[in-house]
Amino acid sequence: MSLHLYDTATRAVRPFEPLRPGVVSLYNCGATVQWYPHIGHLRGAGVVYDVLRRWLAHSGYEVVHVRNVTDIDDKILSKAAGAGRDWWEWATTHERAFSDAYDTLGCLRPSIEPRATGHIPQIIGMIAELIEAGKAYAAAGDVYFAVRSDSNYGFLSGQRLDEVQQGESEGAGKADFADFTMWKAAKPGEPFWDSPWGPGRPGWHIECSAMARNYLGDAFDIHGGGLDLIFPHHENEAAQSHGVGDPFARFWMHSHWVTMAGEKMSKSLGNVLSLPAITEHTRAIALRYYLLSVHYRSSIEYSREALDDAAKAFERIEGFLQRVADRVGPVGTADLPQAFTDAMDDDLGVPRALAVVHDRVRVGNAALAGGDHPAAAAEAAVIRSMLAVLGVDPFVAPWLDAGSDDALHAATDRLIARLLADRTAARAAKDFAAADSIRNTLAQAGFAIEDTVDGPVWSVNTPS
RNA sequence: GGUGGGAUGGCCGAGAGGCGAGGCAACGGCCUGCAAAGCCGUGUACACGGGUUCGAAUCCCGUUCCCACCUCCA
Repeated sequence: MSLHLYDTATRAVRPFEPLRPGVVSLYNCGATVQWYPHIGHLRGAGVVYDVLRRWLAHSGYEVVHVRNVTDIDDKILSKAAGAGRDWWEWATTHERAFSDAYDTLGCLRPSIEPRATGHIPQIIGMIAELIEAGKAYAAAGDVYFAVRSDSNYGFLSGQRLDEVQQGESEGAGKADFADFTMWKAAKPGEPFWDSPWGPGRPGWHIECSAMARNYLGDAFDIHGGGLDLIFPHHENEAAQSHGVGDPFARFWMHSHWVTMAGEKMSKSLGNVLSLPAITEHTRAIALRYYLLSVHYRSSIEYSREALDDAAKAFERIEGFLQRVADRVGPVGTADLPQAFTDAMDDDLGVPRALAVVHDRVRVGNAALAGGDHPAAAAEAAVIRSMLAVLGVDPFVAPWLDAGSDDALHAATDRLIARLLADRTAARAAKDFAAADSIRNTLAQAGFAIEDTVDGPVWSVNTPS
């Protein structure tokens, strides 16, 4: 089977082929950098699309991956003001927090991470085009998109205008409650850019339309984001882009949430979990594995117990790889098993793919326990390759311990080898008290000893 | 009110008409001087009520409960 992806617009899984052979253009909505990220953001805007991007790359495509940064909006302005900081400093601070968090979770940097404020000319140009086309109108320094000018409005979300709940319509000049702002007139003291309609700043939806077009062209392959963006954000983006004649996205992907106590994790509900709050007790690679263990279109109900279980499951895999590395030699890479590929091609069936990984770990462990080094090495290579494509290869940055001191390592190796030799001698002499004493001493210092068919092996206890 | 998505064994979580994904936990066994790790084995799960079918967790009808979006939201 070839790659199939679920498309929100058609509500079906369908075969994926890129517009241009060999190249996939992917746009996924990033954060509004008003505050620090929580793990819901990191899954929904980060890990999910990182896996997609890695799988596309593995499938032989060159991927142009754009993830935007919304660095100007009401909340950034109000929070910065509340903290007595400049809005741009506030935005930059939190943009960096997001970048660091994505890095920590092993997400590859997107090809381009455009900021809204860096694309004001493109935004203004697109708004002007929409006015020209009769799809938008200016009123009192604001510019609105005329939603009823788009006969196809609702194609993505299924929302029908006559059924939509009418919220408080802010903006005095609005001709229709459903119309939304593309350009906001600056209030006194607010940052602004000059425009044909007066000083102001862009609305949220137009940023993405303009930046996607700028970097990916008027038609591109995949547009992604979190479920909550379907309406109104993505519906509105599409309406704007269609309004200037752009075909826009061909596939719409939406990631589900991380929940706590059954409810969506969100800052407004106050049930957020930050990355540092987790990494103080669980390694980032284990967290990524946990985030991966549920299909991207299902919600993850966060619990410490589930996270710990996932961490143990990952340690089973990692433990095998580490034993092979310690006893057989460096772990290589290999072709992916068909079952794994089939699972991934079926709308990124990562949980099924992980089942394949575990099946292979069982085979590999049996080989290692039987002393069959070549078979164990072969399994390890396959397993490592599967992990790599999911971004959880433990032998690769950023998961590797950095800054280790080689000389210290060598000395440690010699010391422990000496102690283990003593222990082996004691065991041969059936002096188990002495043997256990050595093992206990090492255990207390944080070294775990295992007796294997290949002799005693030590490792450092890694807290997870 | 509109739109969309869910309820799977002790727990997490795949699957989507017939051969019990996988992990965690538990229990038994093997291996071990004892461990650890690993391997083998043990579970008749699919919200509820009807129906279709030779056969349903999977399809149909109805019911209950949960979540999300329609306001900023990954």
